[in-house]
Amino acid sequence: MPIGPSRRVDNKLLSSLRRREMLALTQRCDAVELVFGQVLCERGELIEHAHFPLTGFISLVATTDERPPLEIGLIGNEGMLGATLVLGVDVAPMRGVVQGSGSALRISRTQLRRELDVSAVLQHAIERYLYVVMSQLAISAACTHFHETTPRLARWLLMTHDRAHANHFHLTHAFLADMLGVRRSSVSVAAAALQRDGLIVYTRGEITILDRLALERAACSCYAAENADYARIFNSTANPSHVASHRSAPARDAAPGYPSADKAQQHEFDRDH
Amino acid sequence: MPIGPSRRVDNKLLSSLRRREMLALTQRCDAVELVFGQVLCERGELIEHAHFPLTGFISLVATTDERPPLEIGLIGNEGMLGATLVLGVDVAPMRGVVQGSGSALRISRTQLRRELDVSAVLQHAIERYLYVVMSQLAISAACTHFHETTPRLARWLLMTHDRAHANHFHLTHAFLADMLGVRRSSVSVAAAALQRDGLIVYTRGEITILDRLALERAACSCYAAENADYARIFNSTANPSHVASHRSAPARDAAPGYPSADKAQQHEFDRDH
DNA sequence: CCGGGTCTGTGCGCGAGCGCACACATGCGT
DNA sequence: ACGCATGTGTGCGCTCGCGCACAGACCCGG
Repeated sequence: MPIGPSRRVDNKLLSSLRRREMLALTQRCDAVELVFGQVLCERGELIEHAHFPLTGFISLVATTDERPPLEIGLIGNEGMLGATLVLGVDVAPMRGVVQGSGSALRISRTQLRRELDVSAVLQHAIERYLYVVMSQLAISAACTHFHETTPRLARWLLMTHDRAHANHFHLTHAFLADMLGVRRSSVSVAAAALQRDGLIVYTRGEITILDRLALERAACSCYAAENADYARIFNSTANPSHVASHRSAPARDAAPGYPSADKAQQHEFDRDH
Repeated sequence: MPIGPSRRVDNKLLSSLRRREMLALTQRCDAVELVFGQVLCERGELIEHAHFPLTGFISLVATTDERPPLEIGLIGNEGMLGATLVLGVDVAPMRGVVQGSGSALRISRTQLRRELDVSAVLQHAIERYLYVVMSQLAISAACTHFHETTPRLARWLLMTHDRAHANHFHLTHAFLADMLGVRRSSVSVAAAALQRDGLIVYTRGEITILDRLALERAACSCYAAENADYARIFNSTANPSHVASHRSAPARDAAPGYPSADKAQQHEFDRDH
């Protein structure tokens, strides 16, 4: 069932469009409920629908061998699943699985393609988002390899926090372990440390963020880097409120990996504890 | 100096174009020599030129903190550096550094943009290649995290072999260590094992591939997966000759990610029992 | 109220890789 | 020829995370 134009659309990618394009697109969308664990697209298989999350959010996971999948990207209402369709390839490059239940708008591949054909604005918006996803992948690859479990966990919680629009969400240690590519008990230890220090509390899968700033300090630099990327491309702030105000200065130091100046602008991120 | 149309162009991305597009493009290219270690683009900085390798090849590396950069993609004459320009973003998402000296064609950002504007064929070719790069990134992320040094080294040598067009090339253990994100002596050990088993020989940075098939067996499945991706998109074989046509055994790793036809949109996710 | 499923804490032995350091080999230049 | 830079082999102590296993805690339903 197509949604009416009156419905409030809270997907940033969509709302960055001009009114005309946005309406044209959303009128071809269905409102759907994403449920935790649902696989929306599978690596190597046809993408049936593109999804624009509203309150739900989606993990991009890499599947290797028989290991549990490793998360390498996270999509909330700042983006979309299926952006690769803009490249003219109909097959998904990796699995997309619902990580937080909630609402989303979805549009069929063919309908989206039609809209892309008539709207260069839409096309460009999606292209830019795709660029951000690529940057995410690159960062995640290095992060996953080099950084330790606790900072990665902190980063992951922050990313989720940004997309859950609530400082309380449901996820078990076992699930986190899969996402981070570590065993469950490693997550238990890391999470216990964060809880001990008062950054979070949790019980049986219900996690609450207590001290977001401290969590940012506990996270590896990749969290800030990723947000800087997003902000650099969409020259507004990356995420709701709390996120790094990080106006991308001369681009050079907005970029991570340049320890130079900037980044001091906000609260200092003295990574390394 | 623009090259004449007579010169043989051995970049597969270019030669997949129709004659007209190819000539239009190559006539705007300079022939340049890539020298080992040269940084062609830097994360967060403007992309001045796109490069189409001929005999040289280029690493995509992710730079984090102060660690040596980690390789997450490799570009030879099957592709190009700067494909992200097709997304309308002028800034590089990661560093591109010459990994094997040799020739390349390069074109300025503005000239390429002009060609993209007039040629949908060109645009689509680059878009498809960009898709392949994304898949590579996803695979590399998981590979880097899960797989051990020796199989990763084997994979890396194969990838280099494919792009070097010679079974002999120059690289030191220290360099390999950076690419793989491990310490130098770990590479020494892994390489010694491969040499002991007669797969390769090396002395002071000169590595020769002796038994390519055995090397493919020693490599992790990611090598085959990556080639399958490339082949799936450009529906020909991924690489020169040797490329794994065997290795297909349980089909599962030949075409990674083609499990069930219609996963339906809600697979249960029986993570941990 | 009890029992079974689920979630988390904890312990133990083990292995891969780290960081460092040093020895040896080979190539190169003056 | 020598000395020095570069490349490779090897060893030692250590940390992180693995794989496994089990115990306690909590939830829910019969």
